[in-house]
Amino acid sequence: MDSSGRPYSKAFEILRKAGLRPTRQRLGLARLLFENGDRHVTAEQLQAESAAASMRVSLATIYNTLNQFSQVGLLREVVVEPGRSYFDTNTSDHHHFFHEETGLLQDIAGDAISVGAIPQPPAGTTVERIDIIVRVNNKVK
Amino acid sequence: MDSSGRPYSKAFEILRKAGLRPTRQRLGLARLLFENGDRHVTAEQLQAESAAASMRVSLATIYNTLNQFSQVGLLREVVVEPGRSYFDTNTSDHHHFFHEETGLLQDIAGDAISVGAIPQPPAGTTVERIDIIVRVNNKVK
DNA sequence: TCTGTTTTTAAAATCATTCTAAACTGTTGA
DNA sequence: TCAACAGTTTAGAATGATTTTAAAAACAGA
Repeated sequence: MDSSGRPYSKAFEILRKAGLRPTRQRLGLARLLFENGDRHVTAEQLQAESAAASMRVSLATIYNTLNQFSQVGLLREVVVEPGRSYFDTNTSDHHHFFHEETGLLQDIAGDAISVGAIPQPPAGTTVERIDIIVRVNNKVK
Repeated sequence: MDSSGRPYSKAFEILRKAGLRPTRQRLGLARLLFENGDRHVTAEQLQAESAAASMRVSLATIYNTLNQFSQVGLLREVVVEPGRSYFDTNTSDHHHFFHEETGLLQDIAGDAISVGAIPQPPAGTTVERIDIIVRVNNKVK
């Protein structure tokens, strides 16, 4: 971690490596996203956070940025509910618990679930990735 | 299979067992859904099909029916893309290939993927189900 | 058949997300 | 340093899937 005094240097580096212009709003959002460990955020949550940090960023830019970050591999979009997108700052191989009542998403380390035999993908296709979502709730069995 | 002449008897039975009133539109939709093997449909697709079969069913009823059927376990909702819901007539334990370019969803038999060690669910929660989505595309590796 | 409850419906409303076109900012080269 | 252009941000409108509304229609039991 190299945040040697200059608060935006880490975010700046991340953007530079990704080939994205270091604009004011991208730098600010990158800080929120990547300087607090692994996170799962929706666009609305990120907007609330940036407002709380008194950054002026439009919702359109939040969406643009989340999508761009996903495209360059800085984020991973996790689809658990119709009509709401989560973005995960952990892009390494791993899976999720999804708490249906609260909407909470939790990482499961890649090696904590072992997927055995993966069947042959349909002809002409390549496996892009495997998503495993373990849906949990508070019901008594 | 007991479709002894009376075309709606199977659909009627399904609704009766589920405790849902056998209305004209529920019977018609149940026929479309359950008398053609395993299927994955969206609300719009089902609407198009019912129109093609010259049934008069509003889109609101299609949505109501798909949700009710899911609640009573006749259908399983599969979430693969933000902003579009698929309903699967196969409610047994199984998983899916999802073809990102075409939106095509294909079943993977439950025993064709072996999930090894499932980690302990978070305290106070029970595993509701495990969804595995194998995302495939046409890209050359 | 009558009556009360459920269901269906068209239309409006909602919600997350994307688009638009104009204003603004970052970068490059003179 | 500054002009000039491409890339970015923005407010607001637009979109698209889904849900809600409130009223009309259909179903079930007596």
